[in-house]
Amino acid sequence: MSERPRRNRSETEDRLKSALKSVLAEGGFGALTPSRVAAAAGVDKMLIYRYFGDLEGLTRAVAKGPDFFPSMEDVCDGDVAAILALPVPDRAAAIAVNFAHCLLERPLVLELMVWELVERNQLTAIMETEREETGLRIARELFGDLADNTGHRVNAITAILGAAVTYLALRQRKIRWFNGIDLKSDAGWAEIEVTIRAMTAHLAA
Amino acid sequence: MSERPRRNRSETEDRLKSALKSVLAEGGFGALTPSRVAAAAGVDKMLIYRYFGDLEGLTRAVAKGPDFFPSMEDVCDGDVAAILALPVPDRAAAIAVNFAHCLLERPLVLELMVWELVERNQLTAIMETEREETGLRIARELFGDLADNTGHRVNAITAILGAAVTYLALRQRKIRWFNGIDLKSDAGWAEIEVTIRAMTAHLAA
DNA sequence: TCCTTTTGTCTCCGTCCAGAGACAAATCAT
DNA sequence: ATGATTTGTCTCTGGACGGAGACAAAAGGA
Repeated sequence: MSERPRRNRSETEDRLKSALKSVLAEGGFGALTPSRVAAAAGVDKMLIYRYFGDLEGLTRAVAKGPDFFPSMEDVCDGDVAAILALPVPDRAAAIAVNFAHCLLERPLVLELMVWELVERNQLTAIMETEREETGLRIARELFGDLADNTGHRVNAITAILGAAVTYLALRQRKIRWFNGIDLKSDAGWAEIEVTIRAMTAHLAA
Repeated sequence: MSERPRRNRSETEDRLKSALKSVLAEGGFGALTPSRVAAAAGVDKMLIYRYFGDLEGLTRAVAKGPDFFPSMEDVCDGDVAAILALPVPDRAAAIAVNFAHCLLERPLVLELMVWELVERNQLTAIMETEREETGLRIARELFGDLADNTGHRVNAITAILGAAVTYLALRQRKIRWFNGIDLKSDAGWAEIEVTIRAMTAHLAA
């Protein structure tokens, strides 16, 4: 009974975009084929080529959407000043844990981050530079006040914590336990938080 | 002119195994198909099914080979006692860095570890339990002397360091830089080592 | 020698895929 | 109303794939 217009390019594009998301969410990037996305959208696959060039163009259009990747504000849980007011260990731990939560609630981002580990293409190249910039910005703006002797290690510290959190977030999608830690439980992540705080405790400015 | 016997099951099995390795090394697990492996072995693909059940059976046969995954001895660089003699921060840093080197020199293991992040099957399930056991064993045997108040965090500490090193090792296959660190250079890994040591410095027993 | 088992090849089938091109229907401009 | 453009569907080609099954050749036992 609905009176939707039957020819509407922008609506079709949206259908394709959200179809891509659901295909990606259900079957992973291994299931990401033009045929499947088009079928999920209830639309002919040729429209992918006509409107987005190819599947990668469609994927890029989805990933370029705002609020897709976690921003610095997300990592600060919305309040940059509050994070900056924390002492360095708490700050590092808070950022790491916020980052973890950002990832855990963005399954599509996790899917793309796994993809990034598997192959390199135009899409993952885009992600790569975007994330590199955000990471360095976090190190600069959120830890720029560190004393020089520790400051020159800020990149390495954020790299290690970021890498750890990223791997644990990627891993929990398929495997619950890592080294005795339950990655599917709040308790597991709380333990990680406490430990990060302990490991950064001596880095006080 | 060579006088090799033309019918030799065990040789054929070996050819298939090493063909699987080279296919995996060249094209990643996404390129791992019976057709390709058989072609690389110069053998008909039906022999995979006849001799190993299916491709997964062949993969399992390869992965079960000795010295495939890094053992605790590898992680200790051959001398467990020497590692145990180190103070805790140096010990943790040494193990983490040895573990990194073990991974970096085992591209096939890295490939399987990425696979593990992508999907779960019988093969990755085997890897999962094997690695979980090794990880816990390292925590127990190499850090069992820690005081209780830090000791109860040993799992979390080794999880964080192991996760960080793993992600960095996985990532450097496709992307050189992470957070300003050059993962393709010895200098980059040296910086990681120094930073791990700094981050564990206060955990002295 | 003959017969059985093992080892390996070859053909075939059904399925899925990317993508080109022709075509039809709706919308828009005039 | 009419012609052009946009939007969408359909068919087709060429190829890769997994895997079943028939077949051939060699090895080995009698």
